[in-house]
Amino acid sequence: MVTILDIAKLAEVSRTTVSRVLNDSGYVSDKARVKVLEAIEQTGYVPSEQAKSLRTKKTKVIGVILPKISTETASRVVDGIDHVLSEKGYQILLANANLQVEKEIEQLKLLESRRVDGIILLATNLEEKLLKAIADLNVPLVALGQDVPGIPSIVYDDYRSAKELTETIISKGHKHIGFIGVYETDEAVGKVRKQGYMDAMKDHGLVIEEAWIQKGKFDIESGYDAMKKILSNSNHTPTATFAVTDRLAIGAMEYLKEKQIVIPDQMAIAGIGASEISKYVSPRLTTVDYNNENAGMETARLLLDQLNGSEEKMRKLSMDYRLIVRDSLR
Amino acid sequence: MVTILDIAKLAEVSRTTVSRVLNDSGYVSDKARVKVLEAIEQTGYVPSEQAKSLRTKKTKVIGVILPKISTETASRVVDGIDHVLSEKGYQILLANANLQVEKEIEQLKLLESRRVDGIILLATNLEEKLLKAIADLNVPLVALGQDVPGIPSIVYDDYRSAKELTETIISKGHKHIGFIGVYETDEAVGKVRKQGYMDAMKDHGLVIEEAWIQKGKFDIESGYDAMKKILSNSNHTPTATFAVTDRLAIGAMEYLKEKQIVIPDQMAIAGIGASEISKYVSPRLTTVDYNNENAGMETARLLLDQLNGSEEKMRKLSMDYRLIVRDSLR
DNA sequence: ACTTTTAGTGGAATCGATTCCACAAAAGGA
DNA sequence: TCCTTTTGTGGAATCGATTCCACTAAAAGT
Repeated sequence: MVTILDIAKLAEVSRTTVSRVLNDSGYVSDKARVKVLEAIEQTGYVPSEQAKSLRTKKTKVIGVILPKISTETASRVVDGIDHVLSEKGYQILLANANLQVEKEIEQLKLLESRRVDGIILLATNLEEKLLKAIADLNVPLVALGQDVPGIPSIVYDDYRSAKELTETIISKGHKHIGFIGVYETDEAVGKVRKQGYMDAMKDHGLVIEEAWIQKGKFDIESGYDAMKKILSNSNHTPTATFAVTDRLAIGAMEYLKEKQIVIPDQMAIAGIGASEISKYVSPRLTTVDYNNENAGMETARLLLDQLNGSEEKMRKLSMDYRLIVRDSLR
Repeated sequence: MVTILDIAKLAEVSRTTVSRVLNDSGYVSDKARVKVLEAIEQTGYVPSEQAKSLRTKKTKVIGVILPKISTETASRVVDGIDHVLSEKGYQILLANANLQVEKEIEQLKLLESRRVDGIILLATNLEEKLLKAIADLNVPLVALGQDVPGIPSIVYDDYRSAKELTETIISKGHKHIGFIGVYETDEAVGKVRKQGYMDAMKDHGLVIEEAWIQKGKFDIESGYDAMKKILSNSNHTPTATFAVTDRLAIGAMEYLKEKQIVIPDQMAIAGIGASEISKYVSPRLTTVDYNNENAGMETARLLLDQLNGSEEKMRKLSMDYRLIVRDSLR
């Protein structure tokens, strides 16, 4: 592979001069510039970013840690991140945590060893181990999705959206409302959204039957199982169910269809996420749009601000959301 | 940031020794090893992969060029790629071409400048410019999705799957079959799949009316428009329509539903891709599963073989597929 | 005509690792 | 006991760029 030295020799100048042409900095005569450019053209020389960053201490690479690669949310967020970063000449180094905290920590170390300029963490949990790993990291980091203490974070408005969605359901006249959630180690999705639901119910003086609240993982299957349990274990069957993700909602709908329970007449359904599916299932699913691309963009901007030092450390931002009421709720 | 020299001083040994501990290579006494390890522990030293790869000429990074980040296919493929690569200690540098050839070429250069060990290109077109850029690239590259001449490529079996799917439709008794395709600059999806459809029709002595064949982009909207045209422009309205992607099929279904045309009784529909939506629209969509994760894994393996020189250059591989016949076809 | 700027250039140090080589001490073999 | 291995170590070169600094020649100022 051809190096700057080869170019220097070919153009009969010093590497210094070549470097100056490359970065157009300092003085360089037209004659020298032309010779260098010709040499580059001729050899197809591509400067090594690698060597450059060793010297300059900037890699122009941002690490992005995802809980899982192949999810609609993740790819939307990455899309947004890329949109902002690529414009500023940054590239994205992908790191997959595969839903394991251990992996998450490992990836942090790995990204640090690669000397990325910054890290964006799509956070799903706040385990002590992870917080510690983040604390003794030497790379600027921002989190998306969970409020990580001491770290600039962007969060979705899980509480208000869950509460508002529940209230919307209530406003349609439902009094018995089921809830399909996830494990509470996920602070944002597991805990906060549930709290939104509970508080909305409480505010309207509605009591919740224990069997109405079911938990699952993040897959469609879990939604199916949860709905089954709700229906079989409740004394008073709910007339509506709020699932904390669209996938869970879809799963619930699957079960209802199987049992010939009419949506929304016998059971109304709502989810969160505005997944593409939500628009095409029938009936169309009522959901909340978190605008993930936008969140990704904001996160990237926050990180860039951090890198440029032009922002106070430790900013927190809560993203906006949008209720989308469709046929699955009436 | 602490360097190997700091560790050397702290442990009272030479950098050479520290390096030996790091890579456990060569001889190093227990005493020295312990001291080095202690120093590392104490300082939280993380070796610079960067400096390392400058010397070793290996970055352990693979560039992946996507036509678009936020698509189901792309994220599934990346998932597969990551699965194989991360196991071997490689990381993924994401490059978004945003459906532009220019960008694709630019990303090639960019990845080369970062000295990635290899590149995986999710190819969508075979423009001359691109082929040239690939030709004078100094990095091992494999392509997925299109057969790039002179380059190891993995392709889906677009021809056979399209033909077989069309034949399946025919076998259900349909004689008038519409087709929703995409622009033919996309060799695999645009041209080859169409050929599969045409050949199947021809083999069965079925003539195709011009208006039955419509083209669009890759979005749902296009499918909607295409179906509209098929219905309004045909002399003899088809009783089934084959769309080259699930999204186009979904769009077509949307139009049919709007017009109260019953699927599959009045119009059967089939797509390709086995997208998640296909399972949850109603009626459930007949489609072809290309198993993108698996394709991603195979592509990654092919690249690794290439890097290890253990494989002949220029291998071509055609992936398997699986027909999924669901309610939208009868 | 002499001093001060401005242009233009290259030598050499530097970034943080690896690795070749030389060398010394200890262990093993004759 | 002397010679050969084995073990252990560090100096110095290297990877491919940037950048500080010194230096010369030409241009500008007085």
